[in-house]
Amino acid sequence: MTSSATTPIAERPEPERIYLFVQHLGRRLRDIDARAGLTPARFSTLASLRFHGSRNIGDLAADERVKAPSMTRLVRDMARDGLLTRAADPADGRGVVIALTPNAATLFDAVRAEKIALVADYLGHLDLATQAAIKVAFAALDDLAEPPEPGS
Amino acid sequence: MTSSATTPIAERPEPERIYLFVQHLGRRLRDIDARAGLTPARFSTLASLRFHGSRNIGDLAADERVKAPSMTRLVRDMARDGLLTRAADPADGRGVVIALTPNAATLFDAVRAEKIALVADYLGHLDLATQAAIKVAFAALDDLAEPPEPGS
DNA sequence: TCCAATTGCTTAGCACTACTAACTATATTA
DNA sequence: TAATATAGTTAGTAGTGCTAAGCAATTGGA
Repeated sequence: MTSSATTPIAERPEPERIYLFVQHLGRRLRDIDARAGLTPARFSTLASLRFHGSRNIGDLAADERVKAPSMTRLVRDMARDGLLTRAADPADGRGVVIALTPNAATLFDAVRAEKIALVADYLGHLDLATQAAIKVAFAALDDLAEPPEPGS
Repeated sequence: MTSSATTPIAERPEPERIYLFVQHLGRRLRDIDARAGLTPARFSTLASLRFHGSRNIGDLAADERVKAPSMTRLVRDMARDGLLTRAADPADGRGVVIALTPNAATLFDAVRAEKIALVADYLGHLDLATQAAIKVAFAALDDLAEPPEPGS
């Protein structure tokens, strides 16, 4: 058994604190999705469409790091639930163009705002020196979270 | 469409940068689980056992924020795959005591070390002032990631 | 002491999301 | 135009979450 069994987070080495922070805050953010009735896959797909515009199945699947069949089904179910529309691609008879519905765009914006607010409210309670440190820290850490952001 | 459609992460407001950081690094950490043949649920369950010792189904389920039936099945399948053992609870005829196998403990430690190394390698390349800022930042941010850590 | 309620767990069945393999249909190109 | 590549779908499997329903062991009040 490692020393972590009882060591408070605050006393653990920095890399572990960061990795635990990511796990824990990630869970809280997913809870926000869930309360809005969105699964992580659906929220992420909405984000991709919201920020990158209408796309076809293949592009969405690549964005979401998922295979085409998974995206076909996800899109089919989200279309059934009124979150997006499917249309034939006028430029390629094999293709499909996926687009957000207005309702989905509104829902996505609200959920995204709630996530940002969770973090913003917390930051607002910190003293200015700490806020400055956070700004410096994340300017450096963005690179660590590299994946060419599929969206959201 | 918001301005985020094309805004680089570095220019977005701090709360959003943090939330995106969590999403992106979270994905990279889950990829490490996957390469080791561990699903997120399995890794997290191994972590709970590794740090908190042997437990019964109910405790594990509570730790993992999952219902008992889900944990029953997860434990059954992990036992089938040699990651843990089930034994009757001598103190309560209804109960079951779950324990890690040595192989699972070794596997878990390796995966956890790889995750920490991902972050540590990166931090090592930063200048000291930035490292100091990160230390201050995460001392404050730990509270934001509140959930009483089920493990890992 | 004994019966009712509670607790721990399991089984059964549904939903969702991921995968691979195999297929159709369209487009491209040699 | 025949061969190949691409876009998407369908079918089947696996993993993980849920609720509902039920069994067996434990606990606790009359």
